[in-house]
Amino acid sequence: MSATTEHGRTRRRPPGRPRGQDSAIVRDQALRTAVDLIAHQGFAATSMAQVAEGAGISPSGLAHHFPSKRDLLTAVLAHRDAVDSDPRPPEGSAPWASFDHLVRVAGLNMGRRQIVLLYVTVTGEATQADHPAHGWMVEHFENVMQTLRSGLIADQANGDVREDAPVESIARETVALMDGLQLQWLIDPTVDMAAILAGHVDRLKAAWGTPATTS
Amino acid sequence: MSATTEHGRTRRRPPGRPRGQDSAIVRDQALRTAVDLIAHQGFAATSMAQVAEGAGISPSGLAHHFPSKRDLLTAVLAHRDAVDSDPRPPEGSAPWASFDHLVRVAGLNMGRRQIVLLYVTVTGEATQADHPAHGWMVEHFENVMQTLRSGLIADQANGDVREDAPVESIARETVALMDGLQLQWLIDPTVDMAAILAGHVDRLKAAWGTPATTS
DNA sequence: GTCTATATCTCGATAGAC
DNA sequence: GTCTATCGAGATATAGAC
Repeated sequence: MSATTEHGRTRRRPPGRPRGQDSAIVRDQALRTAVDLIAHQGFAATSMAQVAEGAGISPSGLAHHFPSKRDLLTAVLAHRDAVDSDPRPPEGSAPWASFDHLVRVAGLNMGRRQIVLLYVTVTGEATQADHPAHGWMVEHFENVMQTLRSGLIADQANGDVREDAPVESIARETVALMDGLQLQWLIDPTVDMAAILAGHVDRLKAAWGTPATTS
Repeated sequence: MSATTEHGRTRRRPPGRPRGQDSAIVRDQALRTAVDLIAHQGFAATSMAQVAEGAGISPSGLAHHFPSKRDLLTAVLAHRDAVDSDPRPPEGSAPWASFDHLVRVAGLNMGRRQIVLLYVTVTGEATQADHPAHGWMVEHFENVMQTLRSGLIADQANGDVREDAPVESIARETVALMDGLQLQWLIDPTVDMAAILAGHVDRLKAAWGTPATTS
């Protein structure tokens, strides 16, 4: 209220925006820096000052784009999900499609250490309910589990997977295997995540696939 | 040298130690507090002041027992290893003994959330080479892997496991599965780690056990 | 929209009294 | 062996200049 500005504000919107970088670029650079630092040090050990320095701006400049550290984490996780959402297998495709897809993702991940590092680091500290990334973590697992579950159930409906296959356990252990492999791969890059996961999926097919469609 | 105390030091070793708590008790209490806090918050997010407060002493009192934060972490990890070293399976026992043992440990772990929490939290942040617990983590995986490897090789020598079984991959994926299951169990206690791991081991036996000894 | 400056707090570690 | 006192560094966050 009381917008009685005495002299009519001569400087109103400089036309053309000379070389402003538009703030979207600066924000993106800060985000990339945050991804890198949180991946390597974890969320708790990463400071806003470090991110600001890495992005080439001041802590206050960073605070303009991300008012709190938690806001920054939220953006980082959203970024990860966007990158990680690989070409999804088409609906109603071959049997075990969602499992084969996971093997493919494991192979991709062996070429992008930072994404794996970020995932392992954040999930390791977000198991507690009061961690700022806990909600994201729960949702992430629910999404992955649902994908595998529904894939298996569809395969059962098509007669490609035995009806007595323990859908929940199979999905659960496959997700667990992939997570554990990432942990080991980080400290020993010679671990072939894709090959080991592929072997596991092959064994699943042999155990629960119907004889007609087992390759 | 030069033990020329002027007046013969009347107070020399009070007999009986009235109620000193002997420092070992205080140290142990601080250690337990540290285990709990690091398990829940991670090492980076846990402060010496928090540990001191939880143990009922001042930060300086804590510093007497653990001069640096890293010393505290070392003691915490040693404590975990001591607790986690469960009844080892006797040498030269039944086939797949080391794998069955792992299933048993998984069942035990479902009754001690704190140990699992500590393990997952620390391994999550110790993947980087410069983390104070990185050396411990590498050694831990090497120990577990070696146990499973040597168990499988002994089984092969006894004719209980097929000669063409991929020892390294089998050991690797079993460890990975157990680690991943702990992560999921922490955010969803209904996950039956022991049952899923047992199903995995059964499938391993069916795939790589020799026909004669496959149950 | 980014800056300088500051407020308020907590960190790990050390020195010295008792 | 535990305390009080204090150090220097670095944390998040806010206020206001330009």
